Amino acid sequence: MTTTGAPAPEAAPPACCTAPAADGLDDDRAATLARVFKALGEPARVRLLSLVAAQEGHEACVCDLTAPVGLSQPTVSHHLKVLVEAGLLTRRQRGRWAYYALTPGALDQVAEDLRTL
Amino acid sequence: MTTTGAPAPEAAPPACCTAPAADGLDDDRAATLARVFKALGEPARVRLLSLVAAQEGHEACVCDLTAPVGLSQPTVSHHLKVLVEAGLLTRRQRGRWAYYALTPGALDQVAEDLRTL
DNA sequence: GCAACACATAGACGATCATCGATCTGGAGG
DNA sequence: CCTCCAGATCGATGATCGTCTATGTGTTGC
Repeated sequence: MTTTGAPAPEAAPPACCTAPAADGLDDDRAATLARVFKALGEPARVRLLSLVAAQEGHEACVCDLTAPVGLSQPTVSHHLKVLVEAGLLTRRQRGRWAYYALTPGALDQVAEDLRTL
Repeated sequence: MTTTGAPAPEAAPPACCTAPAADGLDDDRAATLARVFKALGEPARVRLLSLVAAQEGHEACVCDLTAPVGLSQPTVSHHLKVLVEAGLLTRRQRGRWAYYALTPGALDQVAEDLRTL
């Protein structure tokens, strides 16, 4: 129970009824999860992930991703990079073409982390 | 397959190998999900949720939430509001004390949405 | 009714983010 | 080797966000 203003030297004000808090996640774990959710916190990136997920083998060529999200090519490239950095997609170059695939288990892991917060 | 530069009046360049894209999520759905993910995209809010989740009955008094995240009281209040607006927490006033609880099923629903992107 | 407490809101400020056009880099075809 | 294509990066710009202090609002105890 925290108090504000000048601290009372006498008895503390009445406490609320809640039992003492358990710890919850530590800072590192919270930061890790938040980083992934931040990557997902933008509609364009959610759409990109769902487009990749909808493809056969959960893999798509970049050229199939740009038009559906209606953004410029550099913007799509930027968003795809954010998703790779968050560990949600992997990137593979085949000749001229770049392919992005769901990182196996990544979304399931995040889902599990959420359910066991 | 999109081309850049001057459009070729002749045959289109060779296509990539990917099958035609399935639709993925529509814009509205992606925006809705992104809104919830954005609420989770900040370590302080993830910690707050986990602190609430760790409490008996998945409910906590605000006064038990401020100290562990190490932010000022108004900042914590702001973050709690964001989580309520995202539908992840509910708020109940009891006299002077405000209690926040996990919205039943909310985290499971988000987890399910993630797994079925 | 007043003072104290718990918490919400307002507004400012610095940091971060999404978007674009311009440009660069690497691969492929001729 | 040159040209074209696919996609990445850079830098600028406007928008959004996290944080704070100051302050407001509602509740409670005296």
